[in-house]
Amino acid sequence: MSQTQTLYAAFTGHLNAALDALEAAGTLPSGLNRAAITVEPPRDPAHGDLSTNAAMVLAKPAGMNPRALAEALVAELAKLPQVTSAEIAGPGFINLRVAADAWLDELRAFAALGSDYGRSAMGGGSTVNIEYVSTNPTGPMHMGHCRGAVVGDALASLLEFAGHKVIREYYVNDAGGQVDVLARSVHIRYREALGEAVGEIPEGLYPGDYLVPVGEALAKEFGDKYAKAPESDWLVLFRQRAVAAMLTMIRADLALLGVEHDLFSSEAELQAKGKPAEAEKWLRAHDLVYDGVLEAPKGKTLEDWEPVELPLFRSTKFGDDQDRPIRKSDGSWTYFGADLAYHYQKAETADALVDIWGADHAGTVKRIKAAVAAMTGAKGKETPFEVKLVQMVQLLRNGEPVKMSKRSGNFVTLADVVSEVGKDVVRFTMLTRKPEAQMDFDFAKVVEASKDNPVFYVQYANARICSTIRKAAAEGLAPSGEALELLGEEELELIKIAAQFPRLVEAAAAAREPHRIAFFLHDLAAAFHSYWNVGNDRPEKRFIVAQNGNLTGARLFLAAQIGQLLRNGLALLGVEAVEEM
RNA sequence: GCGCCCGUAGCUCAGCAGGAUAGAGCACCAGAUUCCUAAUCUGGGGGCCAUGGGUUCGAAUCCCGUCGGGCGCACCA
Repeated sequence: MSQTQTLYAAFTGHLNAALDALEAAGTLPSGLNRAAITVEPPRDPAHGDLSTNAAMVLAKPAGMNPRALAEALVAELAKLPQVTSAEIAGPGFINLRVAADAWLDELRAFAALGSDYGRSAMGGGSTVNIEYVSTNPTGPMHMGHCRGAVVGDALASLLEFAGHKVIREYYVNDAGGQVDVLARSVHIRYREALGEAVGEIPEGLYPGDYLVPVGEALAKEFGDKYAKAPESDWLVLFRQRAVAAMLTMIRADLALLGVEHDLFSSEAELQAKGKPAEAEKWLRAHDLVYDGVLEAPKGKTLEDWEPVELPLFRSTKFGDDQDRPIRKSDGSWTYFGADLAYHYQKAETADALVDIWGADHAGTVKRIKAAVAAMTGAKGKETPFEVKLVQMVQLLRNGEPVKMSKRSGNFVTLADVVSEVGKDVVRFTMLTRKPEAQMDFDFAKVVEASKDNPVFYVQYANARICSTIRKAAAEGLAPSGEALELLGEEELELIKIAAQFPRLVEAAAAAREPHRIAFFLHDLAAAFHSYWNVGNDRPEKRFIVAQNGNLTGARLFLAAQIGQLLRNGLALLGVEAVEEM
C-alpha cells in the first residue's frame, strides 16, 4: 500500500496528536470522546482552508471554556510547518490556513493514487452483504424497481471503495403463490402456442405478452404432452421453466442499467434445505415462537376468517402490533418464516447485512430486524442489519399518474425508459436525491429534459479535460508535475474542492448514502467549468499557454487529475465517463 | 385508529451524525463565443426551512404536539 496520505486524513491525525499533547501536558483531561470532532472546510472560504469544532465539542466534557481550549489547541496546531495561520472564530471554531505546498502535495497525491484516490480502509475489510432488487420473478423490471436497483448498486460500489468486501445479492422469491400463478399463466401461453384459442387471459393471471415466448419454448420442447394434463403433472416443471425465463429477462434488464449481482439466492432452495425449519426450532427453544391463535382482523370483515392455531413469532415484543405467523395453516412457510431463515443464513457469510427495500415493505422491518437480532445475537454478537427503505417512485405521464400493475400488464418497463433516455440519465436521476424521499418520475418530462440532465454537466467536464489533453498532445505538450509551483490561487481552489473526495467517500459510505457522491461530482464539475471559462476573458489563464511550456504542463497535470477524480466518482455511480461529447 | 417516510426558492431537490450570512439545477431577467468543445460561464430577482412548543452557547438538522402528502397495517409477497 502506498504511503500517500490525503490531506484531510493527515490533518485529522495532526489534530489528534495535538489533543494528545494537551492531555500529556495536563491541559486537557484524558479519555474524552472525540467521535463528534470534525475537520472540514469552513462554509465560508474566507475563514480559511480547514476548520475544526474540536474546542467546542470538548469544552463541556473537559469543564473548560471553549475559547481557552481553542487557544491551547491553536498553539499546538500552529507548530505544524504546513499551517500558515491558525485562528479562533465565533464560538470556538479553529480555522487553519494551509500553505500552497500542502495543496500541491495533495495534487501529487491525486496523481500517485490515480483511480485509488478516495479509496478508504474504513471498512477494515469486513464483509457487507447488500441485498437489492429482489423483485418477484414474474415479469420484466418496471420503473418502480429501478430506484432500488440503482441505489443498491451504487451503494455496493461505494462500500467496496470504502474498504469493505461486498456481496451483491438478489433474493429470488420462487416459492410462493405468485410463482404458481406465473406457471398457470405460462400454461395458457403454452396451449396457445399449440394452436388452441385461449381468448382473454383470465382475471388474476399475468396477461403480459412477455410470457408468449416462454409458452412457445415449452410447446416446442414438450409438444402437447401437458396440454390436457392435470395441473399436478406440470405445475412444478412449468414453474421452474417460467422462473428461469423471468430471471433471464430480469438479468437482461439489469444489465441495461449496468447492475450486476454476485449471487442469486433461491427461496425454494432455502426451503428444500430445511433452513426455515431449523430457524423455527431455534426460535421455539428460545420462546420466540409459540403456537397461538390470531385475533380476527380489525377494520375489515373477511368471510372466510376463522380462528386457527399457528406458529407465531413474538413480534409484539419488538414493537409490532401483532405476533406474526411463520407458517400457514397448510404447513407451508409464510414469506416471513422463510425470510428470517434466509437472513440468518446470510448473516453466517457476512459481518453486516444491508437490505434495500421498497417503502411498501416498511411494515415488516421491525419484525425481521427483531428476528435477525435475536438469532444472530445468540451466537455472541449480533450481526448488524440495516434496512434501507427506498421510497416509491410516482410514475407520471404528462402529469397524469400511471397506475402500474404486473397483473394488469400495464406498466412502464425499465427497458423502455433506458432505451429512451439512456442508462446514465436514469442512474444519475435516481442518485441525485436521497432515497427516503418520494420522487416523481415523469416519463415525458425526463425524456424531454434528458438533454439538460445534470449527468451531462459532469460528463462534459471530463470530456473537456480529455479534449484539452488531446489538443495539447497534438501540439507536443503533455501534463507534467515538474513545475506545479507555477499554479496560482484559481488552480488551488480547484484542488481544495477535489481534496474533499476522500472524506466525502467515507461520510457517504458510513451513512449509506451514495447520492452524496453525485452532488460532489456536480460541485467539482462546476468548479472546473468555472475555472475553464476564466480563460475566455483572460487568455493567460487557459490550460494551454503556448509560450509557456512549464505552466501548460502544470495546468494539464491539474486537469488530468481532476479528470481522474471525476472518473473515480462516476465509476462509483456506475455512470460512463465519456471522453467526447 | 396504529406504524414508517417526507414537508427547504415558482418547480425538482441538496444541506455532509447541531455550527458561522440557508445552497444548486430548471424556469425568468441581463450579459459573455476573432478563444483549449457555449452540453459552458458571469450577474440579478426570488425563502417565517409546513406549524407550535422544548433541549443548549447555537436548531433546517435532535425531542414532543399539530397540520399536510405518501406507503403499509393478510396465513399475500
